[in-house]
Amino acid sequence: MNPVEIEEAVTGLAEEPFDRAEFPFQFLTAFGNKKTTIDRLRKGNTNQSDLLGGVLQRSNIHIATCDPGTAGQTLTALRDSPKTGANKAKFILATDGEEFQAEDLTSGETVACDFADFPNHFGFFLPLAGITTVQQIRESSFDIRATSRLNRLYVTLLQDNPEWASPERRTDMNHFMARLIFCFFAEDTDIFPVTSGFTQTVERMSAGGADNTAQVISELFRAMNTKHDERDAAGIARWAIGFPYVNGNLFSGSTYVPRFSKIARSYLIHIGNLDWTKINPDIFGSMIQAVADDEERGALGMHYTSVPNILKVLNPLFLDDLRSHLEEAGDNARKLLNLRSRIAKIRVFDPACGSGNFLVIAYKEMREIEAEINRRRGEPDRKTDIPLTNFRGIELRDFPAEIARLALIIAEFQCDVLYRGQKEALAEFLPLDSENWITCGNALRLDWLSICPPTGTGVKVRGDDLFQTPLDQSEIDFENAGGETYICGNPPYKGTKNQSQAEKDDLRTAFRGLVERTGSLDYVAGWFAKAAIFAQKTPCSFAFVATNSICQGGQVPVLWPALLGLGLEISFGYQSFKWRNLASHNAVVTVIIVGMTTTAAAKKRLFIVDDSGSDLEVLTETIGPYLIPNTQVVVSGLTQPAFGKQPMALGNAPYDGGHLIVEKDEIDGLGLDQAEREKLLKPLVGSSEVIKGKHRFAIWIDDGSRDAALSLPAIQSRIEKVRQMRLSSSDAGTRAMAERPHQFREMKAPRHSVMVIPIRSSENREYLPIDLFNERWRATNLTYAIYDPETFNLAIIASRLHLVWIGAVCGRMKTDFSYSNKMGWHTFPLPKLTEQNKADLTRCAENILLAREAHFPATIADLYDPEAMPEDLRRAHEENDEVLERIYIGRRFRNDTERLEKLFELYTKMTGKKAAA
DNA sequence: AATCCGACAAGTA
DNA sequence: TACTTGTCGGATT
Repeated sequence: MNPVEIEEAVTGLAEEPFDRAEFPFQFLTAFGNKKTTIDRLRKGNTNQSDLLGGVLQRSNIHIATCDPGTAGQTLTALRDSPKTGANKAKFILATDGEEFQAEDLTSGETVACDFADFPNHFGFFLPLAGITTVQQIRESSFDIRATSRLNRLYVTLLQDNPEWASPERRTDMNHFMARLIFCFFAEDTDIFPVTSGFTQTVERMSAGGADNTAQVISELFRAMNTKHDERDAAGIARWAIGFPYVNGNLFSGSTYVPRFSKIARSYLIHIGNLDWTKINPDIFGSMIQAVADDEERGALGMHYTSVPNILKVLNPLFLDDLRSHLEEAGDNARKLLNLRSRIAKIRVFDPACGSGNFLVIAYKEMREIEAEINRRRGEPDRKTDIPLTNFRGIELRDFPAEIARLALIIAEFQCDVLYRGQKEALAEFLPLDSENWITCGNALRLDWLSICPPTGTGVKVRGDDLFQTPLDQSEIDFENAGGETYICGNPPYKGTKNQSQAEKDDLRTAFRGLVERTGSLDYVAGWFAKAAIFAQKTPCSFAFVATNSICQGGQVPVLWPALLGLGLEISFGYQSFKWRNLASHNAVVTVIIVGMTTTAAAKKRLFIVDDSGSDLEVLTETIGPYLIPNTQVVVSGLTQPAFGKQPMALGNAPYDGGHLIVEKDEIDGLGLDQAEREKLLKPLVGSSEVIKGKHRFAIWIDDGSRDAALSLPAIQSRIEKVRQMRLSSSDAGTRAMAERPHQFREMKAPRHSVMVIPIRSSENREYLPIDLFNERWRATNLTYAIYDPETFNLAIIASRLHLVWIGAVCGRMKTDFSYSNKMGWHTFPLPKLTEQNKADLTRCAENILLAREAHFPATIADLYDPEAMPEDLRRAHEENDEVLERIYIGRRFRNDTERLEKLFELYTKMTGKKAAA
C-alpha cells in the first residue's frame, strides 16, 4: 500500500462507529496487513498479548482497547507489559473510542488526541507499513492527506465529465484543479476575508440538492477574475462580491467548471475542511502531480524529491557562497546591503522543473538569507527584494507546470508570513502578477535564451542558428540586470533503449553542432548540452542530478570532451549515490550531481556520500568527468590493445533462445554416443560458471561436421528451434543468423587455453573474478576472453590496480563493476615488462591459482566473499599486488587514489593525449 | 538481487 | 553500405 491508500483507509476507520473488539484488527488492516495475517492474529495463534482486549503483532505494535476514560492507564499497562519488550513491539496504542494515545517505543515520541483526530497522525505509524526510509513523509501528513482527497475528487470529476479526460480538455481540468487548490489555501490563510470562506460559500449556495455546484464555483471564479470597480457592470452575484480580485492568470483563461455530482460536491467540501495552512509547497507539489498522470497514479504520494537531496545541488551551486558572504558581512550595513542587492538579482532557472520543488526550495532558502540580512540591518518588516519572476522553469507536462507556479505563489506568501507577519503578507499579496514564469514545453526543443534571456545587456539576443531554433523572445524581462544565473534541476533519465524516436531526435537537436553521434547518450545529457550552449551566451553556473552512467564508460568520451571544449569547468560534483524517490516501482537509481561553470573557483568541491548518508567533502584542483580528483583525462575505448597487451575479445553470443545450450541433466536426453558427445558438445563458460562453478555445455558444430550433426534428430530439432527463434526477431542481424542456425554468432575457440572474465561482477569482492580454462572450453558473451594467453595476464587482471582502473573507467548502473575489453583492458596502462617481470608475475598468477585449488571445490563466489576470504589466497593476492606495484613505482601504492593518479598519468603520457580543457 | 540475453549503435571494411 | 562487435539495461528467476 502506498501512503495515500493508507491515509484513505485510516480516515475511513475514524469515521466508522468505534467497535472495541474489532478496532485493533481494523487498524492493522488499514496499514496494509493481509487478511490471513489478521485472521491468525484474531484466532490468537500469533497474538502475543497478555492484556485483556489486547492485540500484539510481533515486531510491530501492541494495541489495546479499553473502558471509557482509561486510555492513559492502558497505555501505561502496555508499556509495562513484559510481552511488549519480548516481542520487540515498535509501537503501543491504547484507545477507548474517545481518547487516542500511542507511543513510538523506538523514538519515545507520543501521540495523544481525540479519537476522531487520529488520522491526522497516521504518518506517525507509517513504519507499520514498512515505510521507514523517508523521514519527510512522516512530517508531511497534511500533504499526503490533501493529495489523497484531491485524487478522489479528480477521479470522480473525470467520471462525471468523461469529455474532460480527453487530452485537449485535460488542460482545462488541470487549470481548474490549480484554482481550487489556491482557493482552499487562500481561505485558510485569510487571503480571502474571513467573512467569505470559499468552501463555506460553495456549501451554502449549492445546498438543497440542486445541481448547481458548478455554477456557484464558476461565479466565484468570475468574481476573482473581475476588478472590484467592474463588478457591478459584470453583474457579479451579491454573495460573490466579498471575494477579492485575484487573477494573475489563475482565474482567467478558460473558465469552464466541470459538472459536480453529489459525491464530488461532498469530496470538495471535505477537502476544503482540511487545514491548508500546513501545506509544504515543495513536497505537496511533487506528490500531487501524480494525480493528473494516469500511469503514475499508482505511486501517488510516493513520488517526490527529498529536500536534503535538492540542497545537494543548490548549496554548492550558489547557496553556500551566499551564506559565506553573509557570515563575512557580519553587521556591516553596507556589505549586507550589497549582498541583498546581489541576491535580488539572482535568477534560478530549472529547465525540468516538474512541480517546481527546486525553485521553491531555492526561493525559500534565499528568503531566509535575506531575512537575516534585514534583521541585522534593523529592517525586519522590509518587503522582500527577491522577485518571484526570477525563478523560472520549463516543464513538459501541463499539470505540474500549473502546480509549480502555484507552489511558488504559496511559498512567497508563507515566507512573507514567516518573516514579515500575517498582516504585511496579506497587504501586498493580491492581485497576483499575471506573468507566467513556468513555460510548458519540451526543454530540449525550446530556446532557453528566450525563456531566460542573457542578463545585463539590455539587448535581446536571438538563438544562434548553429545551435538553436530561434523562437520569439519572452515578453517578461528579468529584474536582474547584471545579475547571476543559476540553472539547476533533476531532468529525466532515459538510456538509449528507453528513448522514443522523438526523444532521440530531441537529443540530436540539443547536441547539434556539438556532438554528432548522440545514439549512446542518456536523455539527461541533453540538458547538459543545452545548459553548456546557453553558457556561451551569458555567464552562468549550472548543476543537474543525472544518472551516473553519463560519467562512466562509453558515454564519457562522447559527452565530456564536447562540454569541456566549450570552456566550462566542473566546479563541484557528487560521486554516485542512491536516490530514492519511491516512485516507479520502488526503483532506486544511482545518480551523480555535476556542477559546471564558466568562471570556476580555484578549488573544486568533490562530495562522496558514504553508506551512513553523510557527505565527505574533498577540495581539489580539478574534477574530471569520472568525478575523480585531479584527473581531467577521458579514456576512449580501443579496439586494439595498447601497451603491448594481448587482445581480449567478447565471448561467443548464442542468440539461440536457449536451444544451443545444454544443461548437464539434458545431455542424456540427446541420445548421443561417446564420440558424438566429444565432437559436438563443448563445456561452456559464462559468468555463473566462473563465479559459481556451474556446468553447462554448448552444441558446437564446426562447418565441417554440420551434416553429421543434422542427421541426429535431437540436435536437428534444437537447431530448427534456433532457426525459428532467429527468424522471428525484430533485428535484421539476428534474422540473418537464421541462415546458420547450428552456430553461435561467433565461433571463437582457444588452441590451448582461454582466460575468462565475467562482464558483470559484484562490487563487494576485493578482486575481479578471473579464471583459466583448457582448450575444450568455449566462452559466452557474458564474459570476455583472452585466447591462448600468457599466464602473467591473470596476475594483472586479478590485481588491485586493475580493479581500481575498471571501477573508474567502466562501470554502469548500480555500483557493480562492468568489465569491458575496449574501455578497461585495451586501455589499461602497463609499463614495459622485462622477461624477469613476466616470470615474477607468472609465479604470482600460479600461486593464486594454487591457493584456490587448495580449497577445492570452493567456488570463486565462496573464496572471494570479502567476509570469508581464506588467508592463503589473500596472501597470494597481496604478494601479487606487491610484485606488480613495484613494477610501476618501485613500492606499494599508499591507496586507491594514488593508484588512479598513476594510472591516469601513464595513460596520458603513453597515449600522448592532452588533458581535456 | 543477480544473471541472462537480445536489440541497437558504432565501428570496420 | 554491409558486415561485425560491444554495450546497455529490461526481462527473468
